[in-house]
Amino acid sequence: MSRPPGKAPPKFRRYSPEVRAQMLVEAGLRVLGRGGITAFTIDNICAEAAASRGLITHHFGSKDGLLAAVYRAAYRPVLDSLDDAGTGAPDLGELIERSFRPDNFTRESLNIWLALWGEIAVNPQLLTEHRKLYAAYRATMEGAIRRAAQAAGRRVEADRLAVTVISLVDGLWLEQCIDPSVMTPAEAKAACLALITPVLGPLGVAGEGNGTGPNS
Amino acid sequence: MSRPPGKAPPKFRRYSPEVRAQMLVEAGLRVLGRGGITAFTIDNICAEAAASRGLITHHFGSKDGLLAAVYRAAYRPVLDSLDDAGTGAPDLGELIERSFRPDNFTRESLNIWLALWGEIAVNPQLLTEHRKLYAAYRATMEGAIRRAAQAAGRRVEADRLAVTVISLVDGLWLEQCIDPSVMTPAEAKAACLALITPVLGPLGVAGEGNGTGPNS
DNA sequence: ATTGCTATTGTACATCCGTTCAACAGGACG
DNA sequence: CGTCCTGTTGAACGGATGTACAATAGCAAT
Repeated sequence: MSRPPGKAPPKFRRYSPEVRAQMLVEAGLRVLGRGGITAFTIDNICAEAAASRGLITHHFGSKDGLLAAVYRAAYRPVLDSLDDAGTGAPDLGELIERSFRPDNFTRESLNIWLALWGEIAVNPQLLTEHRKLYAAYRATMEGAIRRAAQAAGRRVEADRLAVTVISLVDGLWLEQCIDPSVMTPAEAKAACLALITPVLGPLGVAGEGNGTGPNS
Repeated sequence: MSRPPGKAPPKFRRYSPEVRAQMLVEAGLRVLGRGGITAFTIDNICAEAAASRGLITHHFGSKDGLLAAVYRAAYRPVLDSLDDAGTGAPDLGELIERSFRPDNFTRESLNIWLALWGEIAVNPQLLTEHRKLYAAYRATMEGAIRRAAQAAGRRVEADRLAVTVISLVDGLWLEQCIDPSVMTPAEAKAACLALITPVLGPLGVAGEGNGTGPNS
């Protein structure tokens, strides 16, 4: 018996646990990006992943288990951007360049991080994960700042300055994601550099003369 | 019949609509601060306000109506801090001083703002409100920066710098609220000033070294 | 006191939530 | 062809959620 032409519903698809887990994590990420933590429900996620309702419990134990996995998945790209595979630690200009890539400046990523930060307050395990990422971010930034200061022949408190620069980058990201009409990612980067260069001297950033005019 | 001594439940309390509305808004604020948007439910809010389940619908039409009111209530203190009653516009040092007051640096206020920012994505009306506040904030900051630059005899792009300084302040606030172990509010203020002074010159900020002012 | 107005209450209801679980389907191996 | 094994399904359940609504209780005016 041939299948009716209009409908071809493959009701049963079998994947390896790793593949299926990743499918669910990515679906969770999309759902979170679209509607925030309120939309992060079993029904929404499973519909997004084209899976049945029982699968999240089966693969992650509970919805919170999936959320923890989503958390780690959201962190990975950030961690990956912190070190170049093989070529060593990125310098400050490169670090800032990456931070202001337009793909990060989306409403989706804002929704994801608002939800995850909100969960930190409830789930202490996530706070631990957050600290791991933050420590890595801070150490990388501190090293980059130290090298930049040395190259410019300046003395700075690299450890404190690292925290400040991270806050500045995140703050610019936050404001721009909440209301994109405030500025473009390129303007945000220029604004960031405008505050850093008086302290560290000019950085060799590609496309630096974007908003500030050709010469002084 | 005299009331039993152990229990005195006044089941029926009557308030004017304005008073009751404010009670519900404040209860909503507390609930939001305690558990984020997930805890913002009819049952939680009414229990917190010691009111019955029907009251939110009666006074605000729906739960979203209450959330909009909560939104406005959360904005008011920020707006109030932007101008001194009678004495004119605050200067830059005063503005920064207020931004880093420890009462703002709490998990509760973080939860509130994470929830509200998340709602902006869904409710366009809230985006309009947000822009009103941001415009006021930005204008005040721009004026303060322009006066500070003039006093220091420096030339700056006050409009762009205002956006940057706001982002820096908010970024420091965000990082510190997510994980208070990163720094204290006083350190956050110092870090903020460390990035601003190279551009604008030293600001006459009261309590720059954590002195609360002379005795009297 | 009586009446009218309205803030308030608590139940009812339809929907949605997360989790459990028995049954099922597709390979792998003999 | 038969038999495990395991990923998958979808119904079922108890509980929570937002709203509607009829009944109730205080308060002011008469």
